[in-house]
Amino acid sequence: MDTLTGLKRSHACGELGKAQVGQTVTLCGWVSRRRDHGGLIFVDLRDRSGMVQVVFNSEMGEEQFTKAESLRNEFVIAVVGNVTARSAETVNANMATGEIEVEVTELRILNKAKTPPFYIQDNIDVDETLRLKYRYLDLRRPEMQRNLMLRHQVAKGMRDFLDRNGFLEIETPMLTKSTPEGARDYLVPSRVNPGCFYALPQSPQIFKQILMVAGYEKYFQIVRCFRDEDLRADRQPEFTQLDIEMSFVDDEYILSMMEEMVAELFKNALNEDIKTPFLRMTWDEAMDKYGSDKPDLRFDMPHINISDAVRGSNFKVFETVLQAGGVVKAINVKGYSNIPRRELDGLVEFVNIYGAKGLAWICYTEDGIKSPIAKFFSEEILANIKETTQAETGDLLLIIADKAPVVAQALGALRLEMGKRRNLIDENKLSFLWVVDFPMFEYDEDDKRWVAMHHPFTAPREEDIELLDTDPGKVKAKAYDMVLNGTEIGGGSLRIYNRDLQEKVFKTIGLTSEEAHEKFGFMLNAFEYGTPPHGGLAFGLDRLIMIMAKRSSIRDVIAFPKTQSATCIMTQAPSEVAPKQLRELSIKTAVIAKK
RNA sequence: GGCCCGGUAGUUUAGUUGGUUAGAAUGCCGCCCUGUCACGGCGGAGGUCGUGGGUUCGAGUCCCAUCCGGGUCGCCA
Repeated sequence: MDTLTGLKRSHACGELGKAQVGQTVTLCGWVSRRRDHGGLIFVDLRDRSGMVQVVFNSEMGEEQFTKAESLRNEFVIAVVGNVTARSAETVNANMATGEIEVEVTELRILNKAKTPPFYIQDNIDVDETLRLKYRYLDLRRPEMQRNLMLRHQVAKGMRDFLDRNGFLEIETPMLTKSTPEGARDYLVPSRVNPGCFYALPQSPQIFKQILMVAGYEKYFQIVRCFRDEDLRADRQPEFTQLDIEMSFVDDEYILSMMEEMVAELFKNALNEDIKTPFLRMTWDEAMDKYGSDKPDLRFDMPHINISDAVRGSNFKVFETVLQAGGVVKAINVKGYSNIPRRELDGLVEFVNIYGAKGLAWICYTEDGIKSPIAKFFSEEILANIKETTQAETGDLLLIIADKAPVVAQALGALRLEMGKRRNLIDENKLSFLWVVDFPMFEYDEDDKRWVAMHHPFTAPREEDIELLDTDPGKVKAKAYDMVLNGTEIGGGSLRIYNRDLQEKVFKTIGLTSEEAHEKFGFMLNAFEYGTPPHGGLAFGLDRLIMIMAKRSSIRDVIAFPKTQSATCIMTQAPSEVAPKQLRELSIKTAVIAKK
């Protein structure tokens, strides 16, 4: 094995080009591929900047060439050589550095490598478990390196933008207080306080508001947050958030500044021109037209309320729903009246998952209407449906009748599904949207109480404050979500900065005065010492990068993610700990993990 | 917690009604090769079919349980 002693890396592999022809260079990297032609060996040498072909010729001397023959994939080497232009017929147009190659005069093998379990290249087709077990190899792949470099670039862009606009990056505690509302906390036992636990933060929400009380005016932090809930493709137990809070601003100021920041990030990282201001939609409209508080507007296919059109028919299902105060809504899948019957059956099962009990359909074919429910409708009702939905020959109507929230959820999911199946989603489109005027509360049927939809520090609209006592469901909040391509990438609100109003909201969500003081007393106290009007928001960095990198899982933009069961395959975390550790933490009853 | 999909050489996989020695590609190893770039040619090694149990003369295949991974509903203020 050789050492690097006496050698100094002069260039990165990917930066070589015609400009360096004639120069002697020293390169370091990994053997990506070797092509041994007997007296001539080609090696694709890779570092994080890219790849370049280096050539070993038997004329270089027996000792050196024998060494070159021993090279295998992923060996770590250093080479000294001359950059030469390739002849026209040997140029590789598929390679960024394909116009040149490096004729090696000296090879040093810095380290050998076992044969990796999968190729270190893009577009591999291997089980993700294997990728996670050998994450250091997976992360060596160019596409993963691009993702993490993009992530760095975006995070730096955020810092640059916010710094330029007068924001201060301030850290908040990782070991903090468990709070009742919201997601499950990750708990950390306190050794010096037996029986007591810290919680890892779900977000720095309260601390950033306290920083506003403390007079820092503009704060941000790129910060890890923790939620002990089940995982998804876009949900990890620990995730990164760009957390922002500012004082003496209204919501218009916040929204336009954030648009400016996001547009700058996309311009700098992807050279995408984002049009501002973003489209805005109230929560009511989003739910009514798309059945979602984060509608994907890359395609339309809105929900159409046909309740009035079908009222008074002989179809019992619709009539029962309408009499119970429900709604009948449809989506028009243009040009798909020839949908196979089997697919329709599948769609019924699909909407069942989202709580809809059934799915009706009308096909407008060349031979007239085909629908199992048409027989229940008069000519007039059929005409009403057609007019309301603007259905034309060739169209397919998919109809769900139920309570409004069920219709929204099921038909909203169905809209997305049909958008995908009918290929209506332009993957290159970037569809930004603000959803505004969220309801302040939603009713929790299980707990029989109102819960904050955003969080309980969100300010209600002034005109709705009196409804807090009488009709909490009608109170709208000064809250806003930024939506990109159907994914919520950020959300925030103006906050309550008045102690009495804050207590009132706590009361509405069923916190007694005592509980509120036990949990948030420090905050209520702080609010009495001169709290500025303030507000802010938080961006999900992982999700944002996922979309920018055109990936479908945030695991691809996180260096060391966890599996769906919240474990790390590489380190085997979480793991059992020694009884001594538990004793020190005063944890007496340890659950014996099943083998 | 529910539903759905998957687990067969290092890797990606085929495997029919349950029937001879589980097949392929790629990778790996050896030999040959001076213009390849998914180099090529010849040869070779490589399999607890996720795990445990059951049915059967016989199980990769059927049944039960279980583990692991993924998607999703619930959950995620």
